[in-house]
Amino acid sequence: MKIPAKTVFYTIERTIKTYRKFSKKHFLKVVDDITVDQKLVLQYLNDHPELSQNEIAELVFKDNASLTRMIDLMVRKGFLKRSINPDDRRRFNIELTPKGKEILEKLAPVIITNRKKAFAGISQEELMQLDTTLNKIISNLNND
Amino acid sequence: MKIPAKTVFYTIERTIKTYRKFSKKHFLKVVDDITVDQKLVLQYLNDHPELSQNEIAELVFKDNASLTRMIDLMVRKGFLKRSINPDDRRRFNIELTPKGKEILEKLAPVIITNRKKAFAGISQEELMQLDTTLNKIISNLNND
DNA sequence: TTCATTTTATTGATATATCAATTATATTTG
DNA sequence: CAAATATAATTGATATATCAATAAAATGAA
Repeated sequence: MKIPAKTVFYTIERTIKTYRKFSKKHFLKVVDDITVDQKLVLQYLNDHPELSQNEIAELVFKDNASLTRMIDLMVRKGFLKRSINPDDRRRFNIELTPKGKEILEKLAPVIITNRKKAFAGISQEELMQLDTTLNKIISNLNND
Repeated sequence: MKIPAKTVFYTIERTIKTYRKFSKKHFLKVVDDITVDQKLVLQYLNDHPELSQNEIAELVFKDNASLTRMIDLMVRKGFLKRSINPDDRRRFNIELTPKGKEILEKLAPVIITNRKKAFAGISQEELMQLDTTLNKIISNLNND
């Protein structure tokens, strides 16, 4: 008999890795040279252009140093454009180039299909329950 | 109102990152210079000394190249000892040094405490349900 | 206003992730 | 058996993760 307490984190890890691999595969069918995390960064910047690098880093669970390098790369690849923010010269305005926007447009339907696939045969209630349990775990771990 | 299908993977990712940060913090209170993944590798090798690097890589969701470098490092740090396998000279026998075993012994109680903390207030049924839902997702993603 | 503190981003060092290419050894097949 | 194929591990190149140190600008308090 399985003892879930011993294996749940293993299963969680496996889920996220499987999903990342799956996403990557389907992303690459419509756009080449994009990673799952780069897509996330593009999406956040598109929806909230005022975000600082630090804020994006927090949203995608990375640190500032990683974000600096990711954004450098995305600028080099022509997805993003950095310009100085005259209101606060420590930070940058970062905006999507047309190429960056095009990538998001191409990926939008893929995201929807991916989610459908991932959650096939799982009810809304079951997803809610999943979300609830995971949030309990997060809050347990943070109260320490 | 929240739409879990849009955010579940975000929550899953957050759970695993939070748990890793939490584990790391508590690991470092009893052992210095260890990572969560290194501990996992030590554990697998301790429980199944016959495992090849490739097999371990699969168990910890990494690729062979990463494992090669991780094991190199763990040998340099004196946690592991590599020796040639005379039955198949392509692979190595990898065994824990006394130092490696000591690390596992020191971490064992921490693991138990960590799990207790993580799952406080969550019933066995709820954990089972979590496990079930995640496995449905994994299987959905793999049938593609 | 000036100095100390905080914030934002960068850089350096080291480890890890990923993919492709390579080496050495084993296994299979004609 | 010899040649082709497969397997285990390594290496190289590039990207990312993490921590510590730093630089530049903004903010706060005396």
